[in-house]
Amino acid sequence: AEQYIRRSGREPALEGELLEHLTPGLALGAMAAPDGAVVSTPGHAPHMAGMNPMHPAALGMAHAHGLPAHMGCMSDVDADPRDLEAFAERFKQRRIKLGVTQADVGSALANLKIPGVGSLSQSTICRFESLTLSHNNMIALKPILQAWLEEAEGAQREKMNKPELFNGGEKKRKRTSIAAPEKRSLEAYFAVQPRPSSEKIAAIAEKLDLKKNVVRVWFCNQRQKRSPPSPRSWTSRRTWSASGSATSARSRSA
DNA sequence: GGATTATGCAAATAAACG
DNA sequence: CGTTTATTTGCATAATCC
Repeated sequence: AEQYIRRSGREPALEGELLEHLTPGLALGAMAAPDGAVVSTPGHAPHMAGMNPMHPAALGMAHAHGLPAHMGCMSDVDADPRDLEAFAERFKQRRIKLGVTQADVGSALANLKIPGVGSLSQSTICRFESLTLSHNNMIALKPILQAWLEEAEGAQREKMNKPELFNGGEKKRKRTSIAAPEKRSLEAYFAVQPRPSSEKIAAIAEKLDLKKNVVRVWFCNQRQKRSPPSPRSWTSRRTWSASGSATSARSRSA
């Protein structure tokens, strides 16, 4: 039973309870920008991690990054791409100043003991810094990383003390990797029957020595992968960084 | 040559649905 | 429960940085 901070949902499902919990972002004006920057963007209170009831609605797509021409009653969230961009940049900078790696940050998050927040991988931290996450994801992670940053800076100046309290936070999401041979088997099964029954799945799982759930999910993902691309999925993934703060210029091969 | 960081691919998860 | 759809991550590894 692990609950992560994420929140998705394909269908808005906006109904009655769309205007109910509009509590999160009140008061809490400024949290003292540690470094004197972060200008407090207009009303927005990063709902502490935990499970904030942010509406699955709208969030997804919509909101033109340029300017939310519509009312500003969407709970909290600054949501301004430029703010995020600035934060990410400063975050990296300060992280480095602290002499900490992305991987370190990732695992340190668990020590923060924020309910619902476990550690993250180096990948995710990297992506946050380079803004290669979805907008929503960025917004969700920001308060957490900010909390860590403040904690880390505080702890450092306070003492050179490094309490190795690496004890139990929540665990990181684990990812099992399915080896090539079993993958081939699975594909063979898939070819003959893309939607096996529970029992079939159990049998396959046993045969391949995999967990039943792993097999089930594999089939789900497989179906998803092969199903025709939904015409309506242009939700996120870096839709925003259109500006030119040339941060990275990839280039394959020489 | 090892440590860090960036990335492709795809598991795992969540919400709505049945 | 299990499905679909949309999305969030992590593993593995390539690319870079000392």
